[in-house]
Amino acid sequence: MPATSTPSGGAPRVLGHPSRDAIRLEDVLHALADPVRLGIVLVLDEAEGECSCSVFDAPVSKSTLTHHFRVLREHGVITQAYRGTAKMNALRRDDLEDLFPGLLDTVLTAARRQAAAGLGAGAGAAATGATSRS
Amino acid sequence: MPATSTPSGGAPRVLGHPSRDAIRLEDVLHALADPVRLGIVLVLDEAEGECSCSVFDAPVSKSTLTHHFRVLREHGVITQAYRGTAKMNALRRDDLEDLFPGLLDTVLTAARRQAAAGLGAGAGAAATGATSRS
DNA sequence: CGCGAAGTACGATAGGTCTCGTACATTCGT
DNA sequence: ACGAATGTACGAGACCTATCGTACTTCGCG
Repeated sequence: MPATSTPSGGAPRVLGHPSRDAIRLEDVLHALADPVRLGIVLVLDEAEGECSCSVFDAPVSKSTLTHHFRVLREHGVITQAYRGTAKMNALRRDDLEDLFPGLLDTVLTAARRQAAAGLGAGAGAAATGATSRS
Repeated sequence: MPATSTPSGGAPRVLGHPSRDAIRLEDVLHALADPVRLGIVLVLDEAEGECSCSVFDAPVSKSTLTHHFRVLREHGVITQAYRGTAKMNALRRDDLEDLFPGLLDTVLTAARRQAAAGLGAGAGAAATGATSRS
């Protein structure tokens, strides 16, 4: 895939990620405070690697999903890279762990625990997060 | 303090707090995602007990401060109780720890670390004091 | 009882976020 | 080259949030 030629007027194929130092705790918390995004991060965490944008169970449209991914990326929670028509996502575990030790893990654990507790009514599915909104 | 009597047209002297089961992770995260509130929680954590509403260095007006305290309370992060003209605030450490083990501690540690790393352009939440935790 | 202090309520305002649908761009396979 | 698949951009709309100022209530004190 030699880049035959950069399209003159195409959309930017380059994705901007914040540097490690630019990641703010408030932003990460904010990013994680949304049920949809929390679900995404949950899935990404279990995937432990790359993940396409469209394997999520979120009850939102594609546009909205794109929006959430962007928020996650711009707030330093995930990295994204193009791979053909798909876009691979991955958690920035190293950066996050270095900046806020244990944070991601703790939040994710709490999220799983809450999801499990909230499913007390018998449903057994659901590892994919995305709990319903308030 | 005897509850003299409910004034006919006065503000409710009773403060509603969510029950432990009603506390949602997303809400807590959201509450913590604001710099002002994070600063409040930081101070409250160091106070380890009660704390008046007006000992904060937040660069906001009193009304706004009240608003933030309410958000914190309604999202299950703190408890509030009247004591004369003052209102005492305290973290709901037990409930939070029971629901989301380690979360509060991790977030607070991360906040202190970030504050220490980015000193200079203070975002408002002063609260730079003893770094040692009990 | 009147005054000051602490905090709340309410209204207003500016800005953000979440959601969507539709139109468009880019890549892959045939 | 064409079509399908994946994802983006761009409005637009509804809702929520953060902020403020001012008026008000309640409490403690002299």
